[in-house]
Amino acid sequence: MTTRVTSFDVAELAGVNQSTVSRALNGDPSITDGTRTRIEEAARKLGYRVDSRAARLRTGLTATIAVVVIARAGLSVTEINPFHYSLLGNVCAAAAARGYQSLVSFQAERADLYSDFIESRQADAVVLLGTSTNDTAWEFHRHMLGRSDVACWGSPFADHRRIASDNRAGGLLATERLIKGGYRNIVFVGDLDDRQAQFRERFEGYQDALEKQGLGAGRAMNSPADTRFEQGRKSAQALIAGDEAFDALFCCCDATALGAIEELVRSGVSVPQQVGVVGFDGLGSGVHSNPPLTTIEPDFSLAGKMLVAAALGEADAGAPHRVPVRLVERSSAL
Amino acid sequence: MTTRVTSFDVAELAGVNQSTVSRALNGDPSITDGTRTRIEEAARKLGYRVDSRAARLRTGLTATIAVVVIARAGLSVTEINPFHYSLLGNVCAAAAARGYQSLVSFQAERADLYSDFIESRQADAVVLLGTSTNDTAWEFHRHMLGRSDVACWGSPFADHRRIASDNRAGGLLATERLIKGGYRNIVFVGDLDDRQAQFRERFEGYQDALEKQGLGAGRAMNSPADTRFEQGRKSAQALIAGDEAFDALFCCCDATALGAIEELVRSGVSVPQQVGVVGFDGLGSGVHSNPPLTTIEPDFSLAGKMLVAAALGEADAGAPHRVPVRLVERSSAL
DNA sequence: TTGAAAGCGCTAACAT
DNA sequence: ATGTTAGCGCTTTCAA
Repeated sequence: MTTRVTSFDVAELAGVNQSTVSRALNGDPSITDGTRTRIEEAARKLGYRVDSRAARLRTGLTATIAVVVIARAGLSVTEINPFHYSLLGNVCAAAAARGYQSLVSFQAERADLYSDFIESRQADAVVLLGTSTNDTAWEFHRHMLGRSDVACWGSPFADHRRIASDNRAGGLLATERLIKGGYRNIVFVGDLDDRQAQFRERFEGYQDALEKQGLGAGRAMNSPADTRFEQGRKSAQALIAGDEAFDALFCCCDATALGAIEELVRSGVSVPQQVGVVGFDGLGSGVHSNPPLTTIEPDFSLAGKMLVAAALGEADAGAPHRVPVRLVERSSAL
Repeated sequence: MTTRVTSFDVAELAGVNQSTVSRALNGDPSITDGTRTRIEEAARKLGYRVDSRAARLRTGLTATIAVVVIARAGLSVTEINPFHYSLLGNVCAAAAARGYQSLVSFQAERADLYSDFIESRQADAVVLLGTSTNDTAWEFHRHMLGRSDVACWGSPFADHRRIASDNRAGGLLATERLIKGGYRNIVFVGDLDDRQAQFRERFEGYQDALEKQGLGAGRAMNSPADTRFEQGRKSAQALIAGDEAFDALFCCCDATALGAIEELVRSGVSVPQQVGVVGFDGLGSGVHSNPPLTTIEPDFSLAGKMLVAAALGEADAGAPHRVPVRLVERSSAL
């Protein structure tokens, strides 16, 4: 058991005071090149590294951002939406680019819930993201949502700022794409309840597009189910069985679109020839579906940067909270 | 700017010594119920939280595991293999279950590379995982790979312990499944070079199965490409154009299998009727492919636990390093 | 330009 | 059962 190497050891070897070691290693300009070199050499020789706990205790900083991923209760982390994994990765990347480390936790069950990162000096800021459907988790974190050192994506609450895709623009883009493909009877598939602001916004964009073209007010179809995929499947089933004609679906998210496509194809409805489908999210799964899914994708990299900036308190009132989206052409729409 | 609340403030309000506050809040049994209650109340009233930096400096612990995800150079974190995201999530979950936090970093470019987590007292252990294809990154981390406080998944090096799927058993399972489906002319698709020990092991399992049935030594097909998906596509193309007959493919990973399926179907070869395909990994994308991909999937949850246990130095020589796999029946094999 | 000394907020050894 | 005291290893005044 060799005792740990401290700045005192380095100081002794270099023949200077311990505080000089600290200064030299932190790039203090008042240190002579000669002594700095001597100190660096001694440090290297001894394998010395600054103890981040001690340094941070003294400076009061943590240089880390806590990233909380909210998952569905009862599901394993393996089943987390790839969309949220992608968001997580981009938040970590954006944090790293700004010199912050990322303390990541996945929270689903009541026992996982924890939000004291800032108070216990484990992080300077918190980014919350994940499924809107875990009421318990969001309720637990609700008290933090207004704070200037907290940013979030996916909160079901409306009384605070959320970073999110530009859902309305995306809905418009998707619907205009379908109209351009010759479809005229476009149905929105998804739930429009209060907790799903994102879907409501996408629906509004859909309505904007219909209105522009004088195609009426549109209609929304939803068959609740345990998963978004099942939601899409059941909705398509209901539409096929129903009386009203339709020739295209704009789905609230990719998982729903994938379910809808599967059901349409299974029922002998050809996509995109008879019915066009556009999704929303940009999931990798859509690349390999049959047919590959045309969809709306947010700028993930920018999303990560915006979340980090907002968590670091840089999001003043005028800062944008909407992440730009783009149309990803694959082949589920003519 | 109100000054921060310390244990001294709590002690004063509760009328006890500061050290008593520390003991009470850490569950020291020698503290009377009465004083503990008084202290807890005072702490709550003042909104006091233990400063983890100070506590850890004193105890010498960090209670955190550093998780490094190695990505392909030049790719964004959005393009990271979902398999690695799943592994990441399960490592974090396993760490949390053992009282450890997870400090996550994504490393792809040279500028991202960093491995001093333990030396700088930011973590007690390191878990490395990610693509084997980033030579620079693995080379950078190579010096750590033998250590008892480091565990890894995906290293291209053979001279240290790696936690991995039970690839050989998986190869056997996949091939036996194809044989059971009536296929007799099964080709392995994937690269067998030295950096891809996992693929070689899968190939060996494939050979085990063929041998058991007296189906010869088998053959491997590979067309190098930038992505695994393209690798599968080009390999299928080459096979179709080639002289030798084949009626099934066991692909080294799901992405390759997905590419192969796409190319087969595009060429008018029906899957699974004319050619059966089995992959390896359990990617979510395989659920929505056409046809859905039958594949081999490791026990992700156990993988996370094993990686954490190994990083915490619990992996003695006798501990298993192979994560059990199971066959996921979908419909790319008869 | 460098040294001396204080102290970040806590836990733990030592008293009582 | 609780108080006293000494550090954990660093950064940062304050001196010189």
